[in-house]
Amino acid sequence: MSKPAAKLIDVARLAGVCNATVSRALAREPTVSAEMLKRVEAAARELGYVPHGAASALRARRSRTVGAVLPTLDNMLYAKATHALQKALDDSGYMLLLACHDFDLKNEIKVVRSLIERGIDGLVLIGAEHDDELHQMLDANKTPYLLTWALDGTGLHPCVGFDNRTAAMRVANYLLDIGHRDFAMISGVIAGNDRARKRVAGVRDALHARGLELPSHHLIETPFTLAAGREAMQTLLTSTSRPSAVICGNDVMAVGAVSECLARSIDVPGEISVTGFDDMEAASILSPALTTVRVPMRELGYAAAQQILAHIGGKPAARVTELAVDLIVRGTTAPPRAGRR
Amino acid sequence: MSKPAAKLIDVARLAGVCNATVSRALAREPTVSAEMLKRVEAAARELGYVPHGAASALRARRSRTVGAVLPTLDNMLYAKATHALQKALDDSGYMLLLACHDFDLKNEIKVVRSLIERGIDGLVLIGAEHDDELHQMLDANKTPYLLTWALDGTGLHPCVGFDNRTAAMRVANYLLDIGHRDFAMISGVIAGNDRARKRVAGVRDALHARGLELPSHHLIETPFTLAAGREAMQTLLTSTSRPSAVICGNDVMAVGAVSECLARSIDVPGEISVTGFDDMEAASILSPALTTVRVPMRELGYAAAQQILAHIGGKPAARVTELAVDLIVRGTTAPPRAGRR
DNA sequence: CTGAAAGCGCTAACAA
DNA sequence: TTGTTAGCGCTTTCAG
Repeated sequence: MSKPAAKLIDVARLAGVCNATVSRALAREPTVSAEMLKRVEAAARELGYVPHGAASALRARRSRTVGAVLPTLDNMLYAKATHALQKALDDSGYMLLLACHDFDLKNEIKVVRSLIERGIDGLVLIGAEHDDELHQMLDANKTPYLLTWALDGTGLHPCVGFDNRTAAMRVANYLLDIGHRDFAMISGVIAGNDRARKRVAGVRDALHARGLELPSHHLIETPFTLAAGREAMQTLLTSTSRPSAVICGNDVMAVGAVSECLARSIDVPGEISVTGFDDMEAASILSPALTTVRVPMRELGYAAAQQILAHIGGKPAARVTELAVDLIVRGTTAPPRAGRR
Repeated sequence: MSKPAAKLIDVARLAGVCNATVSRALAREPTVSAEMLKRVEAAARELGYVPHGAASALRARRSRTVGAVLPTLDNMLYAKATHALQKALDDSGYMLLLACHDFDLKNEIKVVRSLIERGIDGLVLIGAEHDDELHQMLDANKTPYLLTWALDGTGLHPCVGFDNRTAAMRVANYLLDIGHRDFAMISGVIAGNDRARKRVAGVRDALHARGLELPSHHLIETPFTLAAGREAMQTLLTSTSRPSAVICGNDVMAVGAVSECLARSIDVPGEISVTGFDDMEAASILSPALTTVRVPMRELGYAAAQQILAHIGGKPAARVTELAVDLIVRGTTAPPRAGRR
């Protein structure tokens, strides 16, 4: 019961052929005859043979593994997109080697080094902003990679994502159009997060275009969590000049912000309008339902898988895939109260 | 600019030593002199050397990679526990190879095969119920593994988790103690999910102990999603005999269930009490805050990492780690209305 | 403390 | 269509 795991050569012996034939058969190469294939498969099954990936990777220079580096898994949006990525990779026989950098771009370098060391065939990164050293390392190791959740401004790297700035402008313009003039924004931490920064920039630009400003005390930068969103709203509500519209950097924060209003019996959207970003499941189900920007996370994960696999396979592939985002107007926004503009 | 990535032998040549010395130095073996170590590290840095994991794994029979199989990443609880697992592994120089079986235990076998093939040193599984073939495969390949989120009833396998049945009994007993007699349960899909099944069993047992039953039309089995929780509550509310207390299989469903009540202006907990399970962040922040069972997901992930690493290292380790769970009474539960018992 | 040398299990030329 | 054979890059005895 304690014999070592079967190797390819054991399968070959049992099938009465040479190792190369087994290798070819198991790789389903068309040069192997049908009868041979059956014999080899029977032998492999009988021995419970599981290929030794490391040996295969060493020789074939291919691991059928793709790496992904996220800021964190502890966030529904990334978890969901990662799930889609994982499924799409799985469908193509690839596995996902996962790492998190915890919103620290220097840490990302170390993490990517570990990933390269483990022998990934390709890498999926989040956001367009990364340390130069990271790009150098990836280039030196000729590891194909893909930026996601944003569009690469430099045009140097393949990417699949959407325009965070334009999306944020859409939100701001909608609120402006229904009459809001007093804005606040609850943003995630901007350092090392180009998506967050672009969203703030989009809001600022939209306001400027109408001759308005986002006062600095109305821009709160805080972690991307429910609790932080709730606290930020508390700060805004207790400040002297209360805004009529609060744009949140993502849905998690927006749900926190809305719950703070509800707990204080402040009517949303009657007294204050709140918007989110991403359109997670809860956004449409909680009451009031959240006005937000729908980001196609599933499509993003799926497109990322297709694109990185195309690069790995040396197949032609779009360098830039821009996904459409939509403003979803639901129950947390309304025109400001008469006399409040 | 297109030279191949540096190998160990290149580092050796640059440092003027042999490959074995570099290998030892980089592995920080104590037999290497300090001066030698410095020289080797300088050479490695200069060349931007990244070890070739596949070669190392092939020779050393160790990949410094741990696999994990989840039902899905598309669920805050698993995502959070996985995050903790990933961080703890990272601290010990291990990476996480991730896969999902999508609540299909037959699929789990395939997925684990891929994981073994990729060369994992150990495996973390969710739940205590798995296909026999899975165990056989793992044993044949001598891959250490660990069951999590539940306790292994057979005592055959190492596990770190908690007693789902007892936890569910606690919830039911609390509701019984404050006077409820008309119960309903919104459970996740039970097939292939021992955690869900044990939670239902716990509720049933607690009711039986007081001479009560869970009527079959008051047990709704549905996916573990917000939307499903909401729909299930809708079904319960429109049925002829409305329960006074609804026990949900997890917090996500409970939040959905509560939001359905709120949308119908049914007071929670005044008209109906609702409980969750897991204590995710939103449970304490939304209004009304959810009465639930706190499951220590961080500790679970962390303990899982420690325990699987101990097994891998052949170190002594607890075979069974039982974590404590707590009933957290918050705003969604109250005694039933007078005359309703 | 350091060097020499033998593979780990597999794939892909090249031969037959 | 199948067999023979030479490594992939690293670790680890075994010598020195």
